Amino acid sequence: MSKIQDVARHAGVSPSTVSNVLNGRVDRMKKETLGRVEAAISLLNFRPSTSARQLKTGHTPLLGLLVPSLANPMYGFIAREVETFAQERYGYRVLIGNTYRDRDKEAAFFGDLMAHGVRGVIIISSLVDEQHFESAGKRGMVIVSYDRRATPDVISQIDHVTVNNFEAARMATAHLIESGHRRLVFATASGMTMSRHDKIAGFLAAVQSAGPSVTAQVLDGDQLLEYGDSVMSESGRALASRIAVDPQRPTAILAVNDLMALGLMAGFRDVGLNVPNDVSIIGMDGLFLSALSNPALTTVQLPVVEMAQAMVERVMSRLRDTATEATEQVFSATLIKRESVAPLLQPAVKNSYETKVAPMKLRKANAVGE
Amino acid sequence: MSKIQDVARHAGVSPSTVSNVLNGRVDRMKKETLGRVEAAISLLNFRPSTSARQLKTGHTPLLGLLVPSLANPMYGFIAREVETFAQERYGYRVLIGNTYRDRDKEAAFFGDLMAHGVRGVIIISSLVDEQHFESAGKRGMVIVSYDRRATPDVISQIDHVTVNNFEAARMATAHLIESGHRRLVFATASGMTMSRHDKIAGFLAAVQSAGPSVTAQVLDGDQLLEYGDSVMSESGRALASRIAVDPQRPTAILAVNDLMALGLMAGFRDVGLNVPNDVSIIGMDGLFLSALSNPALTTVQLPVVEMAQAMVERVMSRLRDTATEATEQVFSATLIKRESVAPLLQPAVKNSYETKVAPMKLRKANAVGE
DNA sequence: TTAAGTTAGTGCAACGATATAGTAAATCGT
DNA sequence: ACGATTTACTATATCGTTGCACTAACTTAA
Repeated sequence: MSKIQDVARHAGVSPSTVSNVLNGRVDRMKKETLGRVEAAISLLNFRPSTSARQLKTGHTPLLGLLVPSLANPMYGFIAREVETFAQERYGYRVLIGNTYRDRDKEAAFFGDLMAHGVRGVIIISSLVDEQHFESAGKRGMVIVSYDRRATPDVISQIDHVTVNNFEAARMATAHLIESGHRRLVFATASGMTMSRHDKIAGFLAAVQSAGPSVTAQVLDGDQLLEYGDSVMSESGRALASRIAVDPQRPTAILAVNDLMALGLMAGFRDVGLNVPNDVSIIGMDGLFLSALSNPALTTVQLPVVEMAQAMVERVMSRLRDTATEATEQVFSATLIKRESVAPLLQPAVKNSYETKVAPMKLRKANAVGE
Repeated sequence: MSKIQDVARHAGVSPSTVSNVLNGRVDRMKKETLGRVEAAISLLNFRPSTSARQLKTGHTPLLGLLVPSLANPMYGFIAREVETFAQERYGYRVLIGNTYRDRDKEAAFFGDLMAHGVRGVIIISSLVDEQHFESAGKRGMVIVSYDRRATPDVISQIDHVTVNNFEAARMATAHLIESGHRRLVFATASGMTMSRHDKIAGFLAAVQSAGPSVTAQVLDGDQLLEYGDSVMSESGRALASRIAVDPQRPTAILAVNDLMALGLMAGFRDVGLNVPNDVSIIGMDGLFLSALSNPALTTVQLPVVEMAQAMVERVMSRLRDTATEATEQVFSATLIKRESVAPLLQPAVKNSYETKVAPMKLRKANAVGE
């Protein structure tokens, strides 16, 4: 690796001048000198060492990205958008860490980021308590959090980019109720997070406003902390078999996310229940996979690309101007109607889950939103 | 951020002694001194700056990970395993980059890695030509490549961790032939990669050894370069509608990967063809999603976790001992039989694709390998 | 003519760690 | 009791940049 000294020698200038070129202070020299320096740089294929630079300036073109698990396609997708945008727009690279929703892992990742001199972090945590982040914020980290609202009455260092989960769930639930469903379930994995809390609130609000004829229940799947999120779907699958044996089982389910919904669908299929004829399901997220399932999943689409870019822009702008205040940016979601919701024509068919081979409807997949 | 000086002052020793503690040279001091230093370190919450360290030593506890796209759940999964293992086993963090299978993006990522002082990289590239990697290898980078064989007759700097793609495809194809299928297709996205080449060879070898009664075809989907891999499934979906209108259409398809297979299934459903009754499909990869599809996808499972760990171990060991030679480590895959393959009982049903609603079989999902 | 200002650079002390060479004190062998 | 060895440290130069302070040469103004 060639260094600034080598370039300086080649161009017949001092290292300071090369440094000036590297840092855009080109008005301090003749055009001709600039030309010689630039030629030497490309001749030697010189790239300044980021560690030396950082040691001097305290900055490094790196962003931290904390996700529960990259094996969850939703987070993989967000991670791709964040990395691509940070790179193309700002020339920043991304240091990534899977936290498995574990506070200690989150804290350890933060410690490493500090040691690496990373000062901007995007976190997808969803743990209710974000005190360990706030304290990092006070130490000079710029933090943007995905899919969490700011805790009310707490002056936060942290920016929030989130989706209106309440409204998203309310909208989906309303669609279920409009389709004639009266016994509803909100299916979630265990472990309360802020976004789940909001989704449940939206779900219950829709139920409430429909009057007493609609009954609702919130059901938790298995604990997921150990394996991260690729097993979210397993949790849904298991939950489906629990739901299926309930004589008063729901006719429609809103799943906390698409993976859970996909798991529920597989689980109902395992026990011979047909989606959507025996039970309707709506997911949340709008994973590209939801368009592929059979039946194609009706879901609430999040504007993931826009949110990812908003997060990067927010980090970068606060990195440039530390003084600005923390903000909260709320995006809204869109209901995509596909095939996993059917209107309830009759009062719930009792014991229909005993039908081993249920009739299946084949429809053209709805191409909206793909 | 406190520095080594602060710790030294608190402990009443010189920075050198603190450095000795940090680097495990604890035999050079009294237990009591060590205790004081350690106390000061934890009191001040001291973490040595990696950039200062790196500047001096030339090393940084960072691994590069180059993937075509994190939006592809397969690469997300691998990335999670790589990151988790590198972190837990070696305390290394991961710098990630999406390359969209673009040579320039790959090269740019490498350049940045060099500038950041990263000396170990895991690449998932699959581009046929890896000259740009070889040259980086000569400049001191330690490179491990996923799912590529070493180019024969070329002395390589690069380690390879790969799966026996030939055998995997051969095995899957043999299963199709044993199930009575005679008109086969290998479905792939356009753009030739080495692993695809091997899979096709394995596919054709199985066809060959079955004698002249079996006919085979290799079909390319759309170009994917632009969007990365989440659209792989879209390519499959489009390919399905092309295949469906062929009067001599295949009764069984081996897809280059699970995403393609999932797309094909959705595509056939769009045009009213039933999987597996009208057409059988096998995927390759063994994504957890393949167990969720309807029908559950028969697929060839790769030992992803083992491969991810092998890659990390390989990088780390060559980072420690640069002298060792490049190796090739070949893993083998396992066929997981689920529901997307049906035996062909009669000579292919002519025009069966005109049946708009085909009967569908519901079976308990096979739980093997999940 | 000369003080002041501008242009086009350069010199050098940091940034925070590391590791080699060095040293002072304690212990040892004979 | 003496040099030799061991123990327990420390002093210092260095890694590759940066950016302020500095200067030398040239231009301008009165």
